[in-house]
Amino acid sequence: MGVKERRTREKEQLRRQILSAARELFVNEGYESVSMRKVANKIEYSPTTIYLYFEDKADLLDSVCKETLLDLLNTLERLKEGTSDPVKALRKSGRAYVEFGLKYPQDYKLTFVIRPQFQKGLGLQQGSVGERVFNYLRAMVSECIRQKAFRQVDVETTGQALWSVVHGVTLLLIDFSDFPWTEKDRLIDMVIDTMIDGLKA
Amino acid sequence: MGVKERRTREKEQLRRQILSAARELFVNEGYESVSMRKVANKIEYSPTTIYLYFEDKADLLDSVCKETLLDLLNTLERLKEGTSDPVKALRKSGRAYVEFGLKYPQDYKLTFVIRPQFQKGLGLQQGSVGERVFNYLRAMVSECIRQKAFRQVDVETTGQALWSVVHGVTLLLIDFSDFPWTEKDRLIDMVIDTMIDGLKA
DNA sequence: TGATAAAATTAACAGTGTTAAGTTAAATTG
DNA sequence: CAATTTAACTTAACACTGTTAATTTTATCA
Repeated sequence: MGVKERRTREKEQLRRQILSAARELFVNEGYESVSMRKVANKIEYSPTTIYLYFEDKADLLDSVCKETLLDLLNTLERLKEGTSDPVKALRKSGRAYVEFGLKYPQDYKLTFVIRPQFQKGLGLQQGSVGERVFNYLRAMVSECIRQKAFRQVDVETTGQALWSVVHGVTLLLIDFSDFPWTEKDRLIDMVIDTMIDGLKA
Repeated sequence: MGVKERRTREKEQLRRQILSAARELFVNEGYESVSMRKVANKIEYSPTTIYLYFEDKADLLDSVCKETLLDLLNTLERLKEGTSDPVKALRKSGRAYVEFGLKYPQDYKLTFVIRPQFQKGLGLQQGSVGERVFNYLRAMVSECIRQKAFRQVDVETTGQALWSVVHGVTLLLIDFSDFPWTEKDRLIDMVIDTMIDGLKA
């Protein structure tokens, strides 16, 4: 029964081809400017073939974004090892989050701005990658409180607040690239450090 | 010479009609889903007439957003009167900013997310409404420092950091409306208050 | 009234996401 | 090996899109 396995492998391969073509186009030309025909051309298949692998254009975007989230999660979790001070770890994670967004600005926007626009109702379903990212953040906050580095704040609200601020600075830096920002790193540090300062015991 | 004046008045009127039709459609159906033909239908003119009043679709969006910014500026400046404590004033303004965004979520997104995507190079040009909004914020921060309520932070960076956090929480609440947020006001207050706490002398 | 200028329209182009029907290629069965 | 079933893929079509150029209608002035 090796035939079926090869077929599934081949299907999987084409799926990935479509995905990577779509990501490249989405990132370089913007979701709205990319047509199914463009994606199809890039992989040298007919446009309708894509519909055998993905429900529609939004589903294609969805799959691209899930990959991005996984990438982000890996980036963050790799930091975990090697930092024992929970406050320092939180600070580092915050920076890493923003830097991830600035390193792949279009992927970040696709995932955190465009996707929710086209894919309503993705409110952190159980087991989703998004949930795992937020769990990671929550755990860090918890640890800061447990070790009494932070005062007795609500973990949930604090986590959400921290997400808000890193999301905000990331998006502004991406979207208003012509704004006369002060030195980028200075701004990012200020946002993160000021929040952390405000949370300290 | 009353004829020409009437004509300009009439042109102005049609321009406003187009603008308000466009805003309504943009807000209800999203920028990308609105076609020039839909706007034209709404005002009962042919699609191409719009091009006599606006350069293209992006210009139409641009004009809608400028109105929104003016509206935001008015909302904020109305707060100025009636609060002498600069820290309280800043807190109130922050809240007002977020509330404005949540009250007109689609208008906010058009202005602060969609517009920069289609209208590159709007980095706070001299005299723009955007500049006036940011000047307002800068002045408040300045006052907090002058009265020694804040420590000696850099005004520019601090202003930008504050903008980042209110922008972030506003957008997250809009875009991820299905996320299991803690009580909305609690989150907004936490973001703003924590930042302000972190800035205090 | 007739010329002039302004405003609005029609028709067209090359493109869009998506569906239904049709075709080709591969695997399975008798 | 040949016939049949199944999977993979393509073609053609629908009702749209933003925008331009050419044209017609409408209003103003001499």
